[in-house]
Amino acid sequence: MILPSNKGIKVGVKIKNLLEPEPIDFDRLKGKYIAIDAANALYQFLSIIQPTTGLPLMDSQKRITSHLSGLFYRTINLVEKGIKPIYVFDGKPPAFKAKTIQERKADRENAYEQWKIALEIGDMESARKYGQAAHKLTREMVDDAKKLLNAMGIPIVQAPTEGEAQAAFMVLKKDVWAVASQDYDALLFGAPLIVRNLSLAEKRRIPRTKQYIKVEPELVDAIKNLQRLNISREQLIDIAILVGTDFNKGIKGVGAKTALKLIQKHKDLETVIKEKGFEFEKSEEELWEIRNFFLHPEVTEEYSLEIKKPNVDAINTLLIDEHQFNPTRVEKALKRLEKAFLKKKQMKLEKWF
DNA sequence: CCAGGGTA
DNA sequence: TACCCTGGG
Repeated sequence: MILPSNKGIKVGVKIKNLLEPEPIDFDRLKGKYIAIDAANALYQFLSIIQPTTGLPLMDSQKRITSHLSGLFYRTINLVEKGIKPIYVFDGKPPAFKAKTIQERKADRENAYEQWKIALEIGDMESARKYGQAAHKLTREMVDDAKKLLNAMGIPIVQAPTEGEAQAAFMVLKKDVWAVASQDYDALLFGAPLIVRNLSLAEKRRIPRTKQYIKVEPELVDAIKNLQRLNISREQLIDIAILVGTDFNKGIKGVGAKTALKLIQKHKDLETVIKEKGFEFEKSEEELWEIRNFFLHPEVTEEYSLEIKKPNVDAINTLLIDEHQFNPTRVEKALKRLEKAFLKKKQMKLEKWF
């Protein structure tokens, strides 16, 4: 029952239909640095870790902790598998993202109102749905996430603008092997490889049902996909602008497949616009600015990928004292983290002899 | 999402 | 051991 639309939070460019991911085994990720899109991961935890009514996990002061729980346990799982995670955080969004940000805020607030209504009338199905769309990653939540990762000894990188742009740059520079994100925006920023579904849980429950689907890690290889589609990265960006990106609304009725055909036929966005008479909400000047942003985003080379010894006291203070995590669980998880850290150190030493 | 306990 | 279910904060 009730209304539609819980779109809005972190959508990403809708070019999924064009891409052919390949399954990837965790063994292939062993020993590799992976730049994780932090915002993407944290939003995922927020929307998925909701025990009952669409309410996330919270501490005694009603501060949200779902993101910390997800981040803590998943990161340890990854490290235990020999993966070297680097979390890349968003910086300041470009000016031309303002409208999108504003619209998403409105969507969120609408979802929040619907969530309250659903709770009042006891419609838990809707409550869950709107609860997922209502959540926002606050400054405080991001700061806590950074604090936790620092205490765990996991490197974090602060992007000047979009995290996915920074992560893509790090892959291009060969400092890391791939970007981990559920969206494909990193492809537009030039990432050669994207890993999706980077979680140990191989099964995910379909929301509001008791059914499970298999969710396995998968790899999207940019070069292979572009070759198969017979287009360049520049042309993929033009396709993205046609269907809509985080920075602009696409053309109504033009999906990924149509956009691909148009770009294959006419070669570039300028010609497509001219031939089809398309009208965007944004001026053409702004569209070129967006295209240029995908091609040449601001990035930084100032980051360290050093994995440090976990600071048990700092983690305990944050998770147990401040946010009421279960001490036994935290202790168990920390033992695993420390063990994985020592193992990695040992392997490094062995390389010398 | 993940941890951990119950079940066959 | 594999699968299922509940609770986590």
